[in-house]
Amino acid sequence: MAFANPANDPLTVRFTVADYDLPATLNSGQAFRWHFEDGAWEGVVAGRWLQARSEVGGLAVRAAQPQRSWDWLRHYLAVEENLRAMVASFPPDPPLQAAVVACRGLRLLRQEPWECLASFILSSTKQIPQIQQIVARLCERYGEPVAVPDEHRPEFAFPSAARLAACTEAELRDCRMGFRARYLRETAGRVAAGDPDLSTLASRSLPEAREALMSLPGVGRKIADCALLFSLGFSAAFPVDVWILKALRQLYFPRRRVTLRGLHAFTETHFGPYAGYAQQCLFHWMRQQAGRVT
DNA sequence: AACCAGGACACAA
DNA sequence: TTGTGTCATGGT
Repeated sequence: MAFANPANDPLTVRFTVADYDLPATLNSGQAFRWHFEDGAWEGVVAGRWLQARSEVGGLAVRAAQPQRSWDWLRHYLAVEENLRAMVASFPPDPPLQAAVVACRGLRLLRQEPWECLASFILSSTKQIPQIQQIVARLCERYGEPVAVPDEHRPEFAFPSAARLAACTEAELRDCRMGFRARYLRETAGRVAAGDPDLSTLASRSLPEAREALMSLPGVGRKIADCALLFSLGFSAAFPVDVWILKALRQLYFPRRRVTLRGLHAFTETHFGPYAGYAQQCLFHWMRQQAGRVT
């Protein structure tokens, strides 16, 4: 439930929610526009500057302008996601249970499809801090300015597909994205033309939506699954990146040779309808084990 | 100085 | 179908 704070501040919303790990959620490689500053998390969602912090019993989020409804933010943050039900549906295998325990309060964000897809096109063979830098440059140069608090530095929305399609490849390369520039530009053109229409993909079947995404240049199985899971609500999508590849082989197939195709078949049957959440727990857990923040 | 990073793609065998 | 080289860039 959302309600105004005691001061009746129209810029702030509070969500009463148990088990919400804000740092793990905002900084676990799902979204790339959040950063910790002055004791809170700042980011831009759907063209709105936001500042979020954890409080006893929930979250407090401040915007730069009054909001007549906060439903969009509750949806983005997945405040009402039933973590218990998802965890309860998992197979009782030791590795997954260990990962789940270490990821209490981790959520799957519901991002805007275009921003999510474009960001993950930029993610290939890049470390998370570098992805954040590229996305930041892209927004500064080609995104629309958004309202910010007084004295705050300018912030920008994620650029539309049409705007990025209008960029030259050289302009995009100048954002330090290397060979990904051509992929981003061509995919932006397709999306801007409604081929495919990202706004209707969520209502299609998982295989259909995945196939549509994979028809885009620079979008293979992994990046398609990221967009399906982190923005389109396909909770069964299971992105297999290098970390998950290592984890699955080590935890479930020690000293056996398994192809990527074989691993996909395994994940589709083993983890159940919320496989994507299992994946995010394993990913976060592996990175915790590695003791890195990258 | 090699090696790797939330991969995709063309091309070989 | 499955394996290898290539593609930029920045960090260990």
